[in-house]
Amino acid sequence: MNYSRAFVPTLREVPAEAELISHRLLLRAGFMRKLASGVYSWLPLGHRVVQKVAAIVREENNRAGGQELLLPALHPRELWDETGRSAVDVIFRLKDRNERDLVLGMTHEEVITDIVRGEVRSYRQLPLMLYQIQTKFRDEPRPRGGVIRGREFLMHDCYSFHTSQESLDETYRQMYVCYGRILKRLGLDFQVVEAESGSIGGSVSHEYMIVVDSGEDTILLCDSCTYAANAERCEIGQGADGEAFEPDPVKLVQTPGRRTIDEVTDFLEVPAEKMIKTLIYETGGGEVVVGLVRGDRDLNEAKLARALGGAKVALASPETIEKLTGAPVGFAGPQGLKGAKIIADGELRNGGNWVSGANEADAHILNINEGRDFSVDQWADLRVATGGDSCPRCSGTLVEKHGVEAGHIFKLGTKYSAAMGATYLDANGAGQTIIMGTYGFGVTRAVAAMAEQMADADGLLWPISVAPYEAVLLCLNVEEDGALAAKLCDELEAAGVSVLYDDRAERAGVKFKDADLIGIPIQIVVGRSAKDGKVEMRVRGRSEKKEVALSHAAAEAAALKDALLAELDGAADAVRPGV
RNA sequence: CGGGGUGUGGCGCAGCUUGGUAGCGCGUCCGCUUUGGGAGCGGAAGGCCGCCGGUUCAAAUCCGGCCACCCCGACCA
Repeated sequence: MNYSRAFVPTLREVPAEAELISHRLLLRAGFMRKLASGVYSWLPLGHRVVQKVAAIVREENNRAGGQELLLPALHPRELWDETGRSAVDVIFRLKDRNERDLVLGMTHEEVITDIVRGEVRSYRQLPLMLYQIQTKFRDEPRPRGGVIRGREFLMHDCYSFHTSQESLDETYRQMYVCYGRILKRLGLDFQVVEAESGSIGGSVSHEYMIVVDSGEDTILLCDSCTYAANAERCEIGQGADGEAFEPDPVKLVQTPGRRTIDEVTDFLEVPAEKMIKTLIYETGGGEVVVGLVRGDRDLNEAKLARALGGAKVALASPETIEKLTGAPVGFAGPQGLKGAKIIADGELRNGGNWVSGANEADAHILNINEGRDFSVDQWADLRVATGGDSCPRCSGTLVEKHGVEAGHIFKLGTKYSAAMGATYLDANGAGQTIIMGTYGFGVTRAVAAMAEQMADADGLLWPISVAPYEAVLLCLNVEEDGALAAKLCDELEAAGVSVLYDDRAERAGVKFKDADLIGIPIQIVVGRSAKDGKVEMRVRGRSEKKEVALSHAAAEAAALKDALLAELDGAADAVRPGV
């Protein structure tokens, strides 16, 4: 491709709207443009990267036994009513000219299950693995980071159907490897973490986190074993015992208008870790439950729900809180509460002389201790894990990192198949509910995450596997060396190396800057030494450069391409199932 | 949805307090010079000042309403 004819609108100045490195660079390098909040157009270079990532996803899912299909983006709402997910708040809703309710697909469990229930009759047709790569729509509360969290994005979604848990487990392992291989081929530094399956349902799930400081998700990694989990999911180990203490007498203090932990710690000048945060929840069954965590901690609602045997929990209404505590919201404490189960985070066993709400308006209470002043009905791991907490699997310490979720795999079980009546006849002729798995990989998000993780002060740094072109050929003096460079361009193409040939009548500096910004891995320069039959060759982001005879340049570039690809493929081949 | 901020040639911004013929840098086009890390000089094109309404002789500027976009939080299947 000749640069002079290419649509590559690079920007010298940074668009004001972009904060993240990836967002700025993808705009500046002419890979994409914004149409609306969370909605982006992919320009030629960006589109080539997206297509290459999609191709790798396709190759790897085919390798794992998947069959590609293409489902509609426009769905009748009734289909989503079957699983109750039509009420999800991020779903885009619309009506047709006849006032029929439609939604835009944010994922496709319902649609694929509808197809399978209609066509699969016998255990002989299972297992089955079907996938697609398609645009998804989600009405995000707040799109951000450019294409990292968009409202329209390209996603790979795969669904598997089984007659047994063992069969699901096997496919889950295959997909575990599949996503790992994809990310390795993209050259990404990532971490597989145990994840919360959330409202999509199911039991086991893992997320593929691309490790970047700007990532929205917090993950925790053990510094001495392989345990790794999303902060939403992460369990916490026992940890060391607290120091001994002498119980002091209880004391009531007036704290007019101070409701939050921050306000109270400021006012009373006690550290948040000396406080008990008393959170009052209601379960789906209408039961009132009191959750206690240390003042500087956050309660993890998923953990609370699990500790209560899987009940749904939600913060109680102000009326319920007043009825239970006799005080307005903001002054609750665990002492003297009747009619509610008290469940406390294990950390509260360490230490004492806690500060909490007094269960009366505008007052807090000092020096309360478990046993003497309040009792706990159940101890549990209730708080959101943070760096420094103990590993639940060994004696190590958890380290906190940030990541972008690129992929998520779930053992779904029968949640959707049961709700939608997807059954088959087993060998005995008995009807059985199909067991399902679901797997998702954000294609455009992965592209943004690559830009975030693989960039330097000069611009992007694409791995050879997905670079928009494998080589960029800079002809510094088109008048003198244009014919020679054009011939080399043809030779490179013939050798299987895709080339962006910079034939523009620009100064050398402009060409170097643009080449670095765009981030094509192999840079070939036809410059001063062209008259001696030599060109320069180097890899973007690496300092070594060498002079190569013009006659060997195409072959050298092809060999370099193969070597760079082999590095990535070797990493992919080393991926092993972690489950 | 709560809080904060911004909308002025393609991009980045000034002008708004104190109303009076819309400006700068980059980019674009033409010419000459230059030519290995975003060149220099000269010339030129390009703007319903986000939208609607109000005040005024006069509104980018003041007032009201709306919209869009960004950031923080809530949320995130």
